Amino acid sequence: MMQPGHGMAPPTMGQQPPQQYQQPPPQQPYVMMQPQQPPAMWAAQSAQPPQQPASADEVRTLWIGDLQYWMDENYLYTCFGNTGELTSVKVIRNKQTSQSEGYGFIEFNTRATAERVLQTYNGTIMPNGGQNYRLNWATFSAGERSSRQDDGPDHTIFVGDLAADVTDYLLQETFRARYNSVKGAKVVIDRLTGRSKGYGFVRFADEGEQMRAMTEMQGVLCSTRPMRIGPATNKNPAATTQPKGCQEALSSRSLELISAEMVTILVHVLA
DNA sequence: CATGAGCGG
Repeated sequence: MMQPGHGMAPPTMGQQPPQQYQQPPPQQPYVMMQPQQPPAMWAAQSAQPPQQPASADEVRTLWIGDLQYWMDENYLYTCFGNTGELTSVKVIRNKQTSQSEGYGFIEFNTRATAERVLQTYNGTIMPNGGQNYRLNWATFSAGERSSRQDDGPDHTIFVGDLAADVTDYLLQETFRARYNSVKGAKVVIDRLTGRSKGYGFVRFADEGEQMRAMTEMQGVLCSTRPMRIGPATNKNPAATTQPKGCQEALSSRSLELISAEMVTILVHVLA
């Protein structure tokens, strides 16, 4: 539902937002923005809904992330109200502190409008924010998050020392120029400031290209700075085979410190 | 220097 008036005063931290959104947006302040570049989404999974949920006939809600703390429902209404088909906006907040969790949902009259907004806004700059919109189809709370991975496992590298102006798109294209299996790139954004944290991730479909890039791209310029490449800690363990059963579990790293006594107990239990 | 935001009602 639309709930104006929940706007929080921005926290007292160095950077104040240039404006608060306590008033409904003016009549026609914003024009539909044309993308300056192809959508700078993480992954190519932006344009498609994850999967048609069994029950719903059409998904008309978008998930929006990378919100700064002061970006409330009124702000979202200001951003998307000009479509004339915005039916609800919501910012998810912490129940105790009421502080924004940095994401929300925007729902439209029709799926077509939602799709148009996704295609048109994604990767373009947010008003007053400085960072790009990060939009995707909303999923249902049941949340089978893992089935989102389209085609096989990801091979991801960490990229540090990024200049402040490096975007998802630039990072992606810097690698795509040399490696055609690049699936996407993501620059990590600081929620407090909306600015780059100076590091990010690049995903490859091909493991060989990932490994080549680890050495070949070391020190290569992206924007104005040489990149530092490192291995990415695996956030997606589903891509690799997981240990199953007792034998593998006992040899896995988490159980290496198991004591002799515990092994004895285990043996008794299993006997 | 540094290892991602992560789906409500």
